[in-house]
Amino acid sequence: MVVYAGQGDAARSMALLWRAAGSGEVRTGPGPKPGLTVDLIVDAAIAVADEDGMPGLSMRAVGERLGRTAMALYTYVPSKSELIDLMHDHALAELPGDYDLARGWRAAVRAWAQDQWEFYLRHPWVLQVSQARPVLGPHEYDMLDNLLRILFETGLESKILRRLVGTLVGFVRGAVQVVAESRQAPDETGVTDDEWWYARSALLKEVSPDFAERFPNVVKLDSDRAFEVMDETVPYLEREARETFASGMTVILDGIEATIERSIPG
Amino acid sequence: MVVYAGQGDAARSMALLWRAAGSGEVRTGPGPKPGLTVDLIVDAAIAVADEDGMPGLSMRAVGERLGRTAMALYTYVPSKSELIDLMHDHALAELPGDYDLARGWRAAVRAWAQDQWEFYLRHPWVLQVSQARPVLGPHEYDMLDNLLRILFETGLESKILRRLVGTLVGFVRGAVQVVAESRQAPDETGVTDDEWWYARSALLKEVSPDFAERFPNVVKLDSDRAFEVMDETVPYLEREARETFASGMTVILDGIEATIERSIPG
DNA sequence: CAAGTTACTTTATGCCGTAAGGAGTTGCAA
DNA sequence: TTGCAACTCCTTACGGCATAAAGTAACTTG
Repeated sequence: MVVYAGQGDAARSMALLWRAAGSGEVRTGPGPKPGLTVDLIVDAAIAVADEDGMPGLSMRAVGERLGRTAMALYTYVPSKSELIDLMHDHALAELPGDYDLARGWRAAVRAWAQDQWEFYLRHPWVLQVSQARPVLGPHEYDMLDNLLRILFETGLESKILRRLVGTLVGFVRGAVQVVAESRQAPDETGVTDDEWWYARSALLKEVSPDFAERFPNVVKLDSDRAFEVMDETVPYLEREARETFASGMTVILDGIEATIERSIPG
Repeated sequence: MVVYAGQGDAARSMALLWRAAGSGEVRTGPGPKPGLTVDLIVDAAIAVADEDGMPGLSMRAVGERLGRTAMALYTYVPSKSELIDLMHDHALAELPGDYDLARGWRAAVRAWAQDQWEFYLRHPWVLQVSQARPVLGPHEYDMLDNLLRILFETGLESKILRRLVGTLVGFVRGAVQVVAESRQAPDETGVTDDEWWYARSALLKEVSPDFAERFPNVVKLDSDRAFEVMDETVPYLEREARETFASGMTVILDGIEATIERSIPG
């Protein structure tokens, strides 16, 4: 299920997102000294999500990691939904921003995509945060600004660039999702990829004896694979996805080049 | 959160997926006549998911729609997870398969992508079913076989085709996800897109006075938009996503063409 | 030192998937 | 015809979830 951003009080949410990290958290009034900070909670929540995935991210789990109950967090954060916004933007801060344009936009876009790929594998739960309602945090804008700086080098007009951003982000997310999910799956289901594929493919023959006649093109594709050299150090699915990503990037970059040539003829 | 397929008994799961629909459901032994069928339950579950999205899909809700309790469903279906597998494959049966190759693979891929787009918008919850562990149902293979039939027309070798399938599926899913989520968001959060954007963009100025200096490329992109003609009959975000999809497809098709020319020089 | 403010806890509500066990219905063998 | 086994469907219960409401204790200020 997709998690939606910022359902709560928009003002409070934006204030939390854009607060200068670490500052403005000094308190003076009466009452007991706060034992936690928003940053502490966000860090703990990210640690929980990195380890146990989005399904493991409960207010109880985050509280427990900090030696508190779930309810204690509500002093600092309006709701779980807002906490996820903060986690998302905080994680995005990891992404580098200094892409070298000296070797052209093609190399820079490749580097950007590679960094995205690695980022999503470090924090797979980010893929579960909906893109329809962007968090609008500072680091999300950083990422967008960095990509745009590269893309303006193509000389294409803004209207086209805006779509290109969507295409690139969508493609990277789609490609990495397969790997992220296949890594998460064993933990969350208790079945390894190997066990799963073995059980399924054996059953497939039993349950569908006319497979070859019914799906001739699938069979044609599969039969060619038998002759490929198998490197089993990296699981098949993951290697396949990695290659899909690499060649998909080439396809897209070639497509962008074609767009440029079309828009600036000669 | 992503839902994983087939955690339960693989044999039972595959048997349910590949059972000839409507047949083999006649019972003879002792015991009361079954009041439901697997098909009835799957249809009801799809109806619930179409209306209320994945978060609204509970065993209680599906049972209620059929005038039963949640537990009654467990007579027919091993678990919610298996039910989702069945829903997924059953929904995929809607997709057409007779793509005309007379006008070339380019037009056929475009038609395929368009059908996928519409399918996902009819059943947005399908986007929440993990791709890492395919359901391996008959209609999933139908879809794959149909796409492969088109792609074999390119004359590219199997290894490349397999990656192309991943690229295309990933791209379509990524692109449509934005629209699907933006349509679901108002129902699930109680806030319309307009309200949401208005509140956020107003706050953005307040909370980040140095926006223009900090994100020059974002501002450059946005300023060009002011001169575009606004057609407000279709919400901005959705129209933008639609255009991103269309131009992304062109980019990918051009990229495939470049791959073909490179592999068959001259 | 009392009052007010705040951090944090306990308790409770209403969701969820599903395990366990019981009630009622039916077909078949004795 | 009777009794049993098989079967559908129900009620109840458990442990999980987010979070509302209310209570407790720590602290500053008057």
